[in-house]
This record gives sequence, structure tokens and C-alpha cells, in this order.
Amino acid sequence: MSDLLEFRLLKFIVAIAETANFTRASERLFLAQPTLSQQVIALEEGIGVQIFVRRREGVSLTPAGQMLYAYAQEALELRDEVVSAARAMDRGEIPVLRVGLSSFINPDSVQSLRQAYTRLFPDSPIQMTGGHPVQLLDRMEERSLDAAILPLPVSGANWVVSHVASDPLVVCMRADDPLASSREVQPSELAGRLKVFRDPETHPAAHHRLMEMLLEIGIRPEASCLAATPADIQMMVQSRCGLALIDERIALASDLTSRPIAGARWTSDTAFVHHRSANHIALSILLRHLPKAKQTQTRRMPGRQRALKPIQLELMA
Amino acid sequence: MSDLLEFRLLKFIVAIAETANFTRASERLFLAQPTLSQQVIALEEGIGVQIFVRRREGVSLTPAGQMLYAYAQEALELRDEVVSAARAMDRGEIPVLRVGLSSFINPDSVQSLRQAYTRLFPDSPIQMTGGHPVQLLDRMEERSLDAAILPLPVSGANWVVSHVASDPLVVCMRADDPLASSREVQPSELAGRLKVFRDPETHPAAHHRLMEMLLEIGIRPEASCLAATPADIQMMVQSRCGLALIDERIALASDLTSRPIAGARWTSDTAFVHHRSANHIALSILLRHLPKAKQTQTRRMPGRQRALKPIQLELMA
DNA sequence: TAGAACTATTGCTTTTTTCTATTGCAGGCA
DNA sequence: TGCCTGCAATAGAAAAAAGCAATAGTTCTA
Repeated sequence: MSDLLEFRLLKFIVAIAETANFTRASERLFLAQPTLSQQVIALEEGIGVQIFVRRREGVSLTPAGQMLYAYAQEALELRDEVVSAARAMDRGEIPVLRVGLSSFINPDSVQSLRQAYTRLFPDSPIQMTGGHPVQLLDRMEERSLDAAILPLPVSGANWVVSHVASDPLVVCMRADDPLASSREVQPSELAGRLKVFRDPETHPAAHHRLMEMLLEIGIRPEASCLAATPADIQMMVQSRCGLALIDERIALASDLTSRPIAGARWTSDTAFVHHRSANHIALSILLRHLPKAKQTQTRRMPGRQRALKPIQLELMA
Repeated sequence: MSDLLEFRLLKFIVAIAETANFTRASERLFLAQPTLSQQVIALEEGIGVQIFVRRREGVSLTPAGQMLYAYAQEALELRDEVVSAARAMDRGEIPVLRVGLSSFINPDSVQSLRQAYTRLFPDSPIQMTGGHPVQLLDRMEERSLDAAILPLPVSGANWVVSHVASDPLVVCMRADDPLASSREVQPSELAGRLKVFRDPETHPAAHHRLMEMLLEIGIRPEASCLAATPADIQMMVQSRCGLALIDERIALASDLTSRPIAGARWTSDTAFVHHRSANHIALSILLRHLPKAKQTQTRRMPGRQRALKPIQLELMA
């Protein structure tokens, strides 16, 4: 099947595509011209795809050939990268991967990052650093961190963001709270009682996203208690400061419990983030192997109706 | 250099890694055992990387070998995908790519998507459909669209989001507006005058993000004019309804102009989005070749100070 | 100490890749 | 028309490689 398409052939495709000429491509590859002809014909027949159009004016790519050319470039580059990384690993030269961890992230995401990294780069050290999201973004910009695990949203185009977890957001309350007696909390029951929040300074974008979601269901919370960590949040809820919203996955103290909010399908989202120009040798390979977020939840906006059928434009690309 | 690592060798690596045994791997590959031994030894010596550890209990991977194994699996899978796509193209069987376009996106992103698609899949048709973000997300869920270009943020873990553009947000005003006489607009000058917004119904998340950013600089706007398209926004600004915030890249009518906001570095972000389980044959290949967002801007939060140096934990992975 | 379960080595065969020489084809030009 | 020229394709031989069977070398196990 696709076994004919070896890397050797990919190199041939690239050379021919770039010289538009079998003869010159063969020179560039230090091969005789008939070799190229034969090999390419055998490939085209073997996989059943015409790759080149041979014309007097030069050799051009068919549509399928264009795609193969783009693939070939990428695949050859990646292979070099991988072999370099393998050599570095073999010599024990992989530098420490410095990862920033925010609190308020899915705890499993740290675990799965470490698993993926350990699987790919066993014996290579990871250094984990705690910190607030804004701090971690700063440190990635100044290159004192290679990557971080952060709560979404992360804005700015310089970040490569890879969504790794999405968990329901639930109301955290004392186990003896009257609300604990029902399965779900009604939004109206939250009004006036939702008071414990994470410190907006530590992640303004996420804080405001939360506020906007609350406004949508008609709650304007007074954030009178600001916590820096999930443990602080629990402590504040325990001391009757008010209710809080937390990630369903976070383990709760024994006298606390949590309930979902009726009708709301909010999530707490965690992402693996690195700077677009970060240069740790493992990053690009690691990123391809991070497990992806799995939850099936979509945040539904209340009260919107299905709009008119949109206009269809047919364009030939 | 890396030329020794042909796809054939990748298959050998996978088979040996998965059987933990050269003899059984050779059976699985329908080869004689000495062939495998030889080939792998030649590879290991050739690229200078030890891949396997041969022990009595079985063959195991070195750290570098683990990474090569992970790479091999992925590369072999991708090659099959690419060859299948090439065959489909050769037979003219690539189905139409149905892309949803929201208004309020960077116009260049449509252009660059079409360029990338045309380069990869020449002659394959694209069908562009206009619509509001919520509508487009719905249509992707029900599989009547393959992908969409949307303004960020997009929430929910089912979406594969690829950030493609990030442009400064500026204040749009009449050319004869007094504010047009200075280079920048002070946030205080916006108060009470910022009135034209896109309709929150069309993209609630983006609307609220904008509101939250305005609140940060102390502006609580009355959104008295709600527009469905950038053209409507311009029309409203022309008719003296108020000022608006728009993407710097959008072409303005001749009697309009725009100015940046002093101190704010907000951006309008555009992403290429598709459903995690979308199955158009071109998507995964297209995604790898989309040009990435380039802007160097990070949204800076006002008034935060650098926090204490965080604790460092050293973990051996 | 023999055997079992491996991988590595050896020497030979087959297959694949590449080479040189040549053919064939289509324009350009006298 | 006829003769170059610039190119890709074909043919047949040579070189390189991948593969094979037989066997040697280990190390644990009975």
C-alpha cells in the first residue's frame, strides 16, 4: 500500500517539485536522471496516484502531488528533528523541562503531562514551578520557563495553547448547608451567597469569564473573599464565608460537599501552554503526544434562538 | 545522517517495541530474525543512538528508543492518511470543504485559509457559509459544516481551535471627530461615547470578554447600538450613534478613521475551528499547514505587580 | 551439564537501487 | 524538410541492500 512511499521517495518529490525538472533534480540528488524517472514512475503506479505532469515547459505537480510535496517537506523536517532529539537523549543532553503549574488546574492534567513526558523522554528531568498564571506567562516570555499548565482562557497570539482538560464547575458548600439536601442548586439559590472566588489578580481573564457567566444567569456576585489556592477556597467555605465555584475534580475536605448548578454547563478548562518561540528540544514532540481533553460538554448560551438559514456561496478554491 | 531511518525501519522499531522480542517481531514482519538484528544494529550504529536494550527478560526501549517508538507510530499513521488523501484527490473524490465564516474575523484569515487549502488541495472546492458564531458551532455539531473561522474565545472541549490571527482593537470614529486630532484615545475619553457593539446574541462569549476588558479600564459602556456585521458598525458610527471598537485590519469607509487606545493592548483574535470528531479527509492535513498567528502582542493586565519568586520543585520524571 | 530461549555472526541469494547508454519525442531554427 | 537541442523514458548491466538459512554465542533453568 503506502510502503512504496519511503523517505527516499519524499526527497525525490521535493527535489523534482523544486527544480521543475527531472534532470536538474537528479543532479541535486547526486543521482542519474533515469534513476529518478524509474523510481517516480514506479511510485506513481504503485500507489495509484499521478504526482507530476511532465510538460515541455517543465514538470509541474498535480493536485495530489502538491499535497504530497507539502507533506514531504514537513515529514523530512520532523524526521531530522526527531533524530537530533534522539541523539541528544542518547547522550543524556536533554535539558530540564521547566514547567509552571498554576493552582486551579485539573490535577490530572499534571499527572498526564508527566506521564506523557516520562513516556517520551524517560530519565529526563522535569522541574515544576508553582505560580499564578500572569506570573507564569511572564516567566515563559523571559524564557525562565519552557511551558506551563494554566486555566483557560489565555489570550495573545504568542502562545501555543493545547487544551488538555475540561471539568464541570460545581458549587462548593459545607456538608451541613441546607442546599446540600437537594441534588442540584438552582441559580436563584446562589444569589447573595456566592462570595468566595479566586483572586482576580492571579488570572484576570479567567475571573472575568466567570463573572460574565454568572451575569448570564442573572447573578451579580459580591466577591468578598479572594483565595489564592483551591485549599484557601475550601478553608473559606468551611468558615462560612460563603459558597464558591470549584472544579468538580478537586478533592474536598470531609465537611464540604458540592452540587451542580441546575441548567448551567460551565466548565473549568485547563491548557498546556508554551511560547511560540520556546526552544526546548522536547516541546514539539511532547505536544503531539499530549492526551486531548475528552469532555463532551459544550457551553450552551441561554435564550438564543436558531437563526435564519445563512447564504451559501460556492467558491472554487 | 537521518537517512538511515526509513519508514521500513520505523516499522521494525514498532514491531520490536510491541513484542519486546526480536524473534517474534520478525515473525510479525514476515522476516527472518537475523535480518531484523542486522538492520537494527546498522541503524543504531548509523545514527549513533542505542534504541533497544537486549536483556534476558525481553527487549526494552532506551529513553531515546521510547521517543523513536512514539514518533514511529505517529509517522506511519500519518503516511497512510496522506496516501489515502492523495488517492482520493487523484480520483477527484475530495468532498467539498464546508467552512463557516463569521463576520468580525480578520479578513486575511479567510484569504490565508483559502491559500493554504488551494495549495494543498488544488481544484477541490470550498463552500463558504456566512453565519453567527453560535450558529456555526451548531452546524459543525450537526455535521453540516466541516470547519469555521470564528472570533475567539470559543469554549468547550470538543473543538479543535487553531489561533490564526491577532489584531489590535482600535476605536472607530468619524474622521471629523475631535478625538481624531490626537494620535491615541485616552480611556477616559471613551466613557459615555462607546455605544456601538456587535450584537451579543451572535457571540456572547466574545461580547462579554469585551465588556470585561472595558471594565478593567473603568469604562462601563451603554451598548445602545447592536450591529450584526462590521459594515453595520461603520454605518452606525457614520450616523453619529457613537464610537465603536473594531479590528484594526478592517477597511474603513472614507469618512471614518480609527485610533488606538492609550495603554490598552487589546486584540481581536481569530481562530480556525473544527469539531474534534469532524471527518473531512483534508482537515488534519490542512491544520498542519495553516499559517500561525504572528502578532507579538500580549494582553497586559493593568496594575498587577510581580509576585514573589515561586517555590521550585525538582522532580525526576 | 544439557537444554531452552534468545540475539549476533557468517556466508550466500535475491531484490532493489543505481548506473551507462540509448531511444523517443517535441520544439526551434536554418 | 532536416538537423539540432533539451528533455524524459527505456533497456540492460552493475552495485548495493535487504533478506535468508545455518550456526555460534549467551545466559538462565532444570
